[in-house]
Order: sequence, then C-alpha cells, then structure tokens
Amino acid sequence: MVGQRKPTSFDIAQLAGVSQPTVSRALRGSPSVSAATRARIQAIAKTLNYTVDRAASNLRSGQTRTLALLLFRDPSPGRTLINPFFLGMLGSIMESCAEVGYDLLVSFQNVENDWQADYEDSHRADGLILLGYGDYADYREQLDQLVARGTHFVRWGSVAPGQPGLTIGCDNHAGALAATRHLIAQGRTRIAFLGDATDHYPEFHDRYRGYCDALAEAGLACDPMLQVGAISSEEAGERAARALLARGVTFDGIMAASDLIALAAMRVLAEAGRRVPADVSVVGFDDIPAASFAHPPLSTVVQDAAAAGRLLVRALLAEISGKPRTATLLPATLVVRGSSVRP
Amino acid sequence: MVGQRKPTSFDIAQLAGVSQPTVSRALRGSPSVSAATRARIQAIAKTLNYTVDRAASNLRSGQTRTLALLLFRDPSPGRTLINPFFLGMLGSIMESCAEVGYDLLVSFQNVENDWQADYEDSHRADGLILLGYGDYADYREQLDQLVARGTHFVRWGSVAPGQPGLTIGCDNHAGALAATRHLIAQGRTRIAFLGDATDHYPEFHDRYRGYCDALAEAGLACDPMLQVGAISSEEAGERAARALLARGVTFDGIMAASDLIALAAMRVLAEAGRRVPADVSVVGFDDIPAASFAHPPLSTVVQDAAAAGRLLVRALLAEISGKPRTATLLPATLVVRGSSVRP
DNA sequence: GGCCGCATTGAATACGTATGCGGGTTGATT
DNA sequence: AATCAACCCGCATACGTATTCAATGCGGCC
Repeated sequence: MVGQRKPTSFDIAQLAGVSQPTVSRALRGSPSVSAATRARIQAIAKTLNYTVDRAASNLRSGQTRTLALLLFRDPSPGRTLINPFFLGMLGSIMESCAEVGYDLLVSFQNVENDWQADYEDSHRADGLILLGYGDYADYREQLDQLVARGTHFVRWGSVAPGQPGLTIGCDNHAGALAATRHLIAQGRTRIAFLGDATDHYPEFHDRYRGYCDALAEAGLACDPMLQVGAISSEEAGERAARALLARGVTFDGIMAASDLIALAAMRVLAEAGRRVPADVSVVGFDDIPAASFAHPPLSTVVQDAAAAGRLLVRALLAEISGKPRTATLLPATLVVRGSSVRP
Repeated sequence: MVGQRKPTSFDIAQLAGVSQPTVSRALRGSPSVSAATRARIQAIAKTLNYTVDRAASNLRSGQTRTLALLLFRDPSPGRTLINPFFLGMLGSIMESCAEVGYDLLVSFQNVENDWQADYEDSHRADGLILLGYGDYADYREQLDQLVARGTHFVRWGSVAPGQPGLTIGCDNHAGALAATRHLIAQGRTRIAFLGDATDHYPEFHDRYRGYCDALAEAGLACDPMLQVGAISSEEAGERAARALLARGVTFDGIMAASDLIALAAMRVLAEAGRRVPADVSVVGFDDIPAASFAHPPLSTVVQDAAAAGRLLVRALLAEISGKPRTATLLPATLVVRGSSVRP
C-alpha cells in the first residue's frame, strides 16, 4: 500500500474512459459535465482514495483556498503568551474557515520586525487576518505597505475613519462607557484607568475616551493622576497597579483596559490589603476565560469572539472576491460579576 | 503598483543575465552557484520584492514545508471550547514551526466523524500533529489508517507500547502518583477521582492508575464509589462532582483528571457548602491559565507545554526525513497551590 | 600538448491540475 | 430536410519552479 504512486486525475480519467479535463471538471462541479459521467468519476475517485493535489491546483488556478492568520505579539523581555482573548477568537476563525472550505495558516508575528507578510505574494494564502493589540506607530506603516501591494486583508482593531484596509472591531468606546457608568452607579467617584491612553494603541484609546465621557456625564473630572499606562499583559498590569498605589492618590474604582490588566491589578490590590469590591470596584475588558474564575469573579466587557471570528472570515472572503466591504462595529456588552458590585 | 504582474524567477534571470535554473539554485542556496552570481541574484530579487511561488515550488519539489495541526474536539451538545491546555501548546508549536521555517495549518476535527486526514495526500502538508483527549475507541481505527497510508504524524497522548504511530506525552502516571501522594501527605484518606478511568481515554486511565498506586502505597483501598467518570470539560466536571455528592459517600480529597474538571468541581463544592481546602483538598492536572486565578488557586500537575510543542515538531520533522524516532515521555511535576494544603 | 577533473551554468523537462477553445452529437425548430 | 442551439467533452496549453543531464571553460597534471 505504501509503495503505490498517488493516483492522479489521469488515472481516474483512464478508468472512467474520459479525458483528464473531464475529471477535473466533474470533481469540481462544473455544469458542463453530465450527471452520469460525474457520478461515475466520483465513484472511481472514491475507491482510489483520490484527492486533488493542492499544489498543482493552486499553481494552475492561482487560488490557494487558504487564509493566513497573523497574530501580533507585543515585544516583551520574556516570551509573552498570546492574549487569551485572541486565542478565543482563533476557535471561531477556525470554525468559519472550515465552513467555507478554506484552510487556515497561523503564525506569530512580532510587531517590531518586518513581518513576512508575503503570504499572498508567495501564493501561500489568498488573504490575511491580522489580530493583536499592536503598537499603531510601528503598525501603520506596514499596513500601508500591504495596501500598496494590493494584498487582501482584514484587521481586528479600532474602527475609525482613515485607517488603511478593512477593519472590524467592537465598540470599545461604548463598552468602556457602559462599564464606567456602572462603576459610577456603584457610587464610585475616584475611578482609575489602567491602560495606555495614547493613540499608539487605538483600541485602548477608544476605551479611555469612553471612560472619560462617562466621567464627564456624571460631572466628574478626568484626573490624569488616575491614569497609568499599560499594554495588555499581566506584567504591565502589575506594574501599572503598583504605580497607581505608589502615587498615593485615593481611588475607589478601576476601569482596566483589558482583563489581563484587571486580573493583575486585583492581585496587587489584594497584596496591598485593599478589598475588592468592598474598597475598590474593578471592571475589565475582553472576558477572557480566567475572568470568571477569578476571585471575586471579574466584571468585564464582553466582546462576542465567536461573531467576531465569523465576521472576519466573511469580510475577508468578500474582500478577496472583490466585493467592497466597509468597516464593521460589533457591540460590546457589560457583564457584571462580583468584582464591581458594592456589598 | 497593483497592476504589475508578480515577478517570476525568469524575470530575475533576465535581469541578472543568467538562466532561470541558476536563479532557483542561487536563492535556494545550492553550492554549485558561484558566490558572485548568488549575490547579484539575491540583490535583484530583493529590489523586485520577489518571493518564491510556493504553489509552483510545492508542485515541483513535492514538499510543502507545511505541517498540519489537527485539534480533536470531543463531540458535545453545545460547542465545546477547545481545551485550554492544548491552546497553550499551540503557541509553542507555532514558535517551533517558525524556527524551522515551516508553515502551520490548523483545524478542528471531530473525533467521531471521518476526519479528513488527507492533508498529506493532497499535498497540503508534509505531516500531521494530532492533539486532543480523544475517545480511543473511535480514534484507534483512524490512526491505523494513517499508518497504512504511510502518512507522517505525531500524536500527543498516552505513551504505551503497541500504539500506532509516534506518540509523545507526559508521564501521566507519575504526575497523578505525585499528586495523590501529596493529598495523602495532607492527611486525606478518602480521596475521590473525577475522570474517566476506562481505556477509552488512555491518558486519564494512566492518571487513574497513578492515583490507585499512590493509595495502595499508603495502604488505602481504591474505592469504586469514589470514582466518577468525566471527559475533560467544565460541564462533565460539574456533572461528575454533583454525582459524587449525590452518592452520599464521604470524601476529603479530590484528584481530578484535568483542571477543567477540578475547577468545575470546586465550584460545585462551594455551592454545596464544602470548603476548599479546609474540608476537601483538590488537585487538578494540566495547569491551564485559569488554574492559578481560581480561588483558592488550584494545585495541579504541570505539563511543560513549551517543551511538548517543540518536541512534537522536532519529532515530526525527524519522522518525515525518515529518521526513526521512538516515543518520548516528558516529566509531569506537581505544583502545590492553595486548593490542596490543609490550613 | 593532450587529457582529465572541477567548477559553473544552460537546455530541456516534469510536477498535476484547470481552462479557453473548438468539435462532435443530439434533439428540436422551421 | 436543413439549420441551429444546447449540451458534452477532448485537445492543447499554461501555471512557475526544481532537477537531471549535458556542455562549456579553465587550470593542472603527466
């Protein structure tokens, strides 16, 4: 069995008494093959365990029926684990690709480096899905290059006008707004924001604006002493929380730009003897799996990862087939758990 | 820029004043091309943004420089999330693939269905990595088929003699042995095992044997009333824990076959008013991210996911290149956190 | 000086499929 | 009965690269 040469469409053609092109058309579902011939060919293909050679098919057709998923990782001293939120999205992306009959190629990319975005040029994939909280300063240039080269791609990120390429994201502003309103409704007035607030991280920036707007609504000032920068990682969250404590400002609430930051902050607070939620109410963003296991369970803003993944794949396929698509905003909804509700 | 035809090796050849084969050789590092020519060709390739067409390259060479990762998912009513432990391994596999210059194709597979293992036959990948706690009864047959078709693959699972293909796994028996010894050292004598104990799930079976051996060492009986079957999911863990409580047997320790089971059990125990670890000591297996965030933090058996991923990739490459490899056992080490230590 | 060997390169070709185009057959229409 | 369209199918070919084989030039050695 092992020594057998892999069957080709010629083998099937011979057995079926037709020509090779007919086999190709039959298996591919071309309407110009009669039902009888098609059935015969399919039967033979099945008995021979024939599968279309993707390499040859890709070469001839110019299509790979493969999408590439590029996961951006922030450059950190130690090897940073990938953000769990994006891992969650991965599942739904895999699922969606399978549904539409596409393969999925995945790889890490470091934002800083020139990432090898030659997946499409080298005919390894028909399009790209970009995922990650990247530093937009580094990022932007590369996106422009992708656009210039005519690469098909979609990106999960902050949906704003004037951005290169097709972006899909959740309503970061509305999510943070709702979360901060919730904190205010709990009677909190000194609410800190842990996370980068510059436009280097547009998604965090949107969340920060939502936070500020909620404060403004309530007539509260947006105190810069209550904002500490951090990217989305436990280490950064820990540093930020410590920095906040070190400033000596009083605070009774924390709006964290991501769950990883929030969870790290809760840990630091516990060590410092601040009780959550008795002394401080905490809300995160993303709803990673660990959020509901935390103690107390973390209130957070849920992004619908399943819907997001599906939408990314659909949008990319539309883009590839030439249909113009516009940026899409997914809802972000607050889920209240134990970390924010005042006893 | 967009309308430009993608450059081929012929374009480079013409510009460099050489033939196409020389370009191919130069870019691929063949020793039979002079250093001067190589440098010239590489320079031209760079300015043209040339990348080798993988489709053509794959077709001609018969190699794809791509590995496929198949994640097995237990068939569940609702859509089961993928086991976080395997997600952790995914990162290290991605990393290892990148290091050796291979692409990684990922996809879900349902154990029950005939999974489309035609990745290698259809020239989409050079080999397969199989990941998942599969039901071995369904699984076995498919593995035999892979072997029969001469497909290159490695599998993460229970390392035991007589299994088809190349298996790499952690020392499930030793891990469970250490964990159960630890429970006994805490003075626990009525220790339950939550997880399948049949050979349908060989890894769980190995863990169960470790559990039993530890009990035997201490002169404790292995009471079947203290074992409840469960696959690795929160739902199954919850059902198992409730079933255990419903039996009305006394118990003061739980050895869970996986962290998902353990975390679900801790939740059920809390609802039932049993305190962890005061009344019941709990230990899990896998060390998924949520384990350390749980309350109390979950003691568990750590599998080195990073090493595992690296090893899987390396072993598969060796297998592909024809070097015989033998099954490998990775260590599993107990990490003690709050859920098991008696106050 | 002729022959041999090494170092480079070119010519030719094969990998297996998908598709434009034209040819043949059939049945229906005038 | 002649024309025509619809329907199926085969011929030829192209996709871009990697590899086999032969050819060339060159220096060295007997």
